[in-house]
Amino acid sequence: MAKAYDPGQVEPIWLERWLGSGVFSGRVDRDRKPFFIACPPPNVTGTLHIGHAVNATIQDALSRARRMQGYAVLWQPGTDHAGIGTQTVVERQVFAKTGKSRLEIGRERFLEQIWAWKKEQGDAIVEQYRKLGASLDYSRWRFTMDEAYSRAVRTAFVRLYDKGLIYRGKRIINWCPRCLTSLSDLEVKHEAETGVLYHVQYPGEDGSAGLTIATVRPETILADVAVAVHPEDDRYRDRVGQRVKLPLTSRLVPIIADAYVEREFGTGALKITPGHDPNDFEIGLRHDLETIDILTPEGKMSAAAGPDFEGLDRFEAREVAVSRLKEEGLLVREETYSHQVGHCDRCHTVVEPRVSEQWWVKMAPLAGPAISAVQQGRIHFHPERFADVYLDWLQNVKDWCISRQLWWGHRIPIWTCPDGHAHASLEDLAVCPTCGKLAEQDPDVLDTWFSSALWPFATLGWPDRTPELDYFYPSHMLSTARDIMHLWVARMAFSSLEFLGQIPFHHVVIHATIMGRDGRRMSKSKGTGVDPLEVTARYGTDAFRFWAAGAGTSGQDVVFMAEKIEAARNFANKLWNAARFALMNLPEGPEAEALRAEAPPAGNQALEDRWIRTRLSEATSVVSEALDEFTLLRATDKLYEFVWSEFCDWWLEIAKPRLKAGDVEARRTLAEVLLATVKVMHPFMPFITEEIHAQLVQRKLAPAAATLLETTWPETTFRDAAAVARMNLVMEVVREVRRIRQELGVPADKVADSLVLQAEGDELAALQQAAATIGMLTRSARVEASSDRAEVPQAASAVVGQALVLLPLAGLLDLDRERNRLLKEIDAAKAEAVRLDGQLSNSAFTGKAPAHVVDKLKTRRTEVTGQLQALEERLVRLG
RNA sequence: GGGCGCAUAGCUCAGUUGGUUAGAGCGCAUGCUUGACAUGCAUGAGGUCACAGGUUCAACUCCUGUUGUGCCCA
Repeated sequence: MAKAYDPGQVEPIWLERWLGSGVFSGRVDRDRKPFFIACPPPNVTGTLHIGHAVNATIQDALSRARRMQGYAVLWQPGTDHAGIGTQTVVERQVFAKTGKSRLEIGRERFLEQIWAWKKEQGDAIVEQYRKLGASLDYSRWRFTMDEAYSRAVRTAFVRLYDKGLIYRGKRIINWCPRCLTSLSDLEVKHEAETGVLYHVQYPGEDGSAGLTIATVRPETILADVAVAVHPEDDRYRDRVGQRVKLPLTSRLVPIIADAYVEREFGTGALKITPGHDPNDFEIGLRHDLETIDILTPEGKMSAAAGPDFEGLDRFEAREVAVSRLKEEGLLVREETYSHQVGHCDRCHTVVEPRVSEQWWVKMAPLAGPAISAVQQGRIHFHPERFADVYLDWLQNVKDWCISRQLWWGHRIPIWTCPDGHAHASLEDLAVCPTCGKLAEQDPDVLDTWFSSALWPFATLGWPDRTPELDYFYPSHMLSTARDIMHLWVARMAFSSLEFLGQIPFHHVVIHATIMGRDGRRMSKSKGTGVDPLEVTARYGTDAFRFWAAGAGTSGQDVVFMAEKIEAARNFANKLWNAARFALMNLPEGPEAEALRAEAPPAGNQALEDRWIRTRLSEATSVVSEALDEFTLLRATDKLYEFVWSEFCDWWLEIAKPRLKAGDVEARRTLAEVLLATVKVMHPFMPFITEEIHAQLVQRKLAPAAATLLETTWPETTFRDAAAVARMNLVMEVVREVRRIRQELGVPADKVADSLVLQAEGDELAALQQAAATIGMLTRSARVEASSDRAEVPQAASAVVGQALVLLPLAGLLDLDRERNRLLKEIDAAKAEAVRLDGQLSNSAFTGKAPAHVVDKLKTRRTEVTGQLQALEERLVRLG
C-alpha cells in the first residue's frame, strides 16, 4: 500500500467495478425488505452544484447502509426537462449561433433543436453523479419527457380534468414580457429597488378637489377602474359611492370601500387596477369591477391605453405619464421609495402581473389529504419544524396555474373544435368526439412541476401497476432542498394521494443549504459558488462526502469551508495508514483464514481488546441510529472519534508490542476491528473502504466479497462496561504522567527509571494488569503498582480516581514548580468540595432532585475528599 | 409586512428529554524526523454559552422581551 492515500488512483477503479458489477441495481426481491428512494431529478440543463452533491451524498449513505443491512434497495435516478429553463438556454444558444429567435425558427424546428441539445448535453449531469460514486440504478434512468413518463403526465391530467379539478379561467398571473409566458410565484424573484412614489390628485366628479392617491406605476392609471378607501376611515367615509375623474383620461371611476386598504400607507386612498395588480384583481372580483388591460404581451402599451400611449414601452409610458400629470397639474408630490420588484427568475426581466386565460388546478380538494398525511404523522419531516412550512402553504394554497406559453414541455392534452367543445384525451385527437369537426390541441405546455409531482411513482411505471410499483412504493424518504418544498414536496404529496391513494414517502429530509464563505447563499454572479467536482478532485471524493453527509443533515445551514474537507481528507489518510499498518502486521493466506476461523476467547481477552470491541460496537450502534434518524453528523463525528482517537491513538499504540510478537489475539482483534470499521465507514467513505476491504479479502483476512455492498452490517451487541472503566483509568494515568513530564520539562526521549502507582481494589487490579502498557506509553522503564503507600522521595505526583501516581525524578524535580502544581490542584479540589457541600446541604436540592443525581454528587464528594487528602499529604511530604 | 431559524473558544460548528468542571476540527503555543501516518505524535492555553428578565432545588438547554444576523414567503 502507498504511504499516503491517493484518491486519484483508487476512485476510478471502484467506479468501474461498481458500475460494471450491477451492485447498484434495484431489483424486486420478495425475500428482502424493500428500500426505495427517488432521487430528485436535476434539470437536464444543469451541472452538478454543491446542493446536488450534498443531497446525493445523504441519499447514497442511506442506500449503501441499507444494502448492507439486507434490504433490496432501489435508488431511482433521472432528469427533469425543466421547461422554461431549458427553453431559455437553447433559445440563447440558437440565437448566438444563427441570430434567429425561436419565433423565426418555428415550433417544430425549435423543438428539434432542443432535443438535439438534450441528446448532446443532457447526460453531463449523469456523469457527474457517477463520479460522486452515487449508487443510483443507472439502468433505470428516467427523463420526464420519456414516452412512458409522458403517458403518466397525460393520465394525471385527464383524470383531474374528468373529475372537474382542472378548469380554464381568465385570472391574473405573473407574466414575463420577454419569455412570453406565465410564471409561477416561485419563478418570480423579488428584489428591492429604489423607485419614486408619485402622489396624484384624482379630481372629484362634482368639481371638488377629490382624492390623492400614491402609486409607483402612474402609467397604470390608464387601467384604473376605481379608487378604494378603508371602510372605517373617517377621512373618506362620506366619499364612498362618489366618483372621481381619472387623470390622463376623462373616465370617471367610483370610490369604493374595501378593508384591504392600509389606512396608514400613502394617503389611505388606493387606485384600483385589476388588470395589472394581483391585489387589485382580487378587489375587482369582490366589487364586480371591470378589468382593463392596457399592455401587450411584450410589455408595450396597447390600443386600450389610448392613442397618446399606444406602442410605448411600459417604462417609457411611465415617464410620459409623469410629465403629462405635471402638465395637468395633478402631480402633487414625488418621494423616493424603496420597494420590492418582481423579476423573471430566468431572464431577470421585470415581471408584469397580467390578466390572461390559463388552465388551473382546483387545489382545495387536493390539499386536504396532503395536510392530514402530515398532521396524522404518516409523513415525517426532518427537521420537524419544516412540517409547519409545508402545512402553512397547503392550508392557504391558491389554485395552481398549470399552463405555460412555452414550447418545451408536455403539451396540454386538450383538443378543441371550432364549436368550442373541449376534450382531454390520452390519445391525440384529430376530430372532435362531440361534433366530428377538426380538433386542435391546446398550444400551451404544462408547468414543469405538474410532471415532477408524479416523480416517485411515474418512475416506477405508473399508471401501469408494475411489480416495481407494487413492491417498492411508497419510498422511504425524500431528501431535498428547502426552497422547493411547496413547488415539489407538497405537490408530490397530493398527487400521490390523489392518484394512488398512498403517501409518496414516509420521511422528508430537508438538507442544509450550503452557504459561501461569506455566510450567504452561494451565487454564481457573485462568484461565491463552489464546484463540488473541483473539491473532490482536490481532496478526494470520500473527503467531500464525509463532510457533506454530516453538514447536510446538521439541521442548520452550513458555511462551506475548505478546511473542513481538508480535515476529512486527513482522516481518510489516517484510516488508510491504520490499514496499512494492520496489513504489515497481519498474516495472509491460510494463516489469515485460520485466524478468522476461531472466535476470540470468551472471558480471557486483553483489557484493550475488550475495550476496543466495546467502542466499535457502540460506534456502530450510533451510526445505525443516526442513519435511521437522518442525523448523519452524529455518525461521522462518532466514526472520527472512534477511528482516530480510540482505535489509532490508543488501541494500535497499546497493541504494537503484542503485534510485533505475533500475538494471535491481538491479530484477531485487529483484523476484526478493521473489517468492521471499513464496513461501518463505507456509507460515508465508499472508495477508500472498498480498497481496504479488497486488500483484506485478497489476503484472506475477510470473507470473499467483490464489494462491501455485498457484505453484511457489523454487529452492535458487544459491551464490556468493566473494561471501559479500567481503560479509562489507565488512559487517565498515562495522560497525567505525560502532562507532568511536559510541565516539568522532562525531555521527551528520556526514559524514566520507574513509575509508582499506589491504589486499592479494582483500581489496583486494573493498574497491575496494564502496568506494561502504562510503562510503554509513559516511557517508564519499570512500573510498580501496589497498595503499599510507602513514600517515594523526589517524586512528582498526581491523583487519578483514588490512585496516587508518583513519578520519581531524582535530580530533575524542581520543588517549587511541583509545590505550585500541587497547590493549584488542591485549590481546584477545594473549590469543588465547597460547591458540592453547598448543593448537598441544600435541603431544597436533596429533597427535590432525583435520587440518582444526588447520589452522583455524594459519590463525587467522597472522591474529592480522598483526592484532597492525597494531595495535601504530598504537599506535606515535599516539605 | 408575515413566517422560520441562528447567536457557544480567534474561525467554523457539536452539545440527545434541564442535572458533576460546556466539547470537536482548524488556528495558536511548547516539545517530538518514536519503525502506519508531519495529511503525523504528545502536551497546553483559550469560553460571563449575544443582552435583560422569568420559571426551577438546578438553565447553554424551557418561557418572555431586546439587539444583531440569515433564509423563505408576500
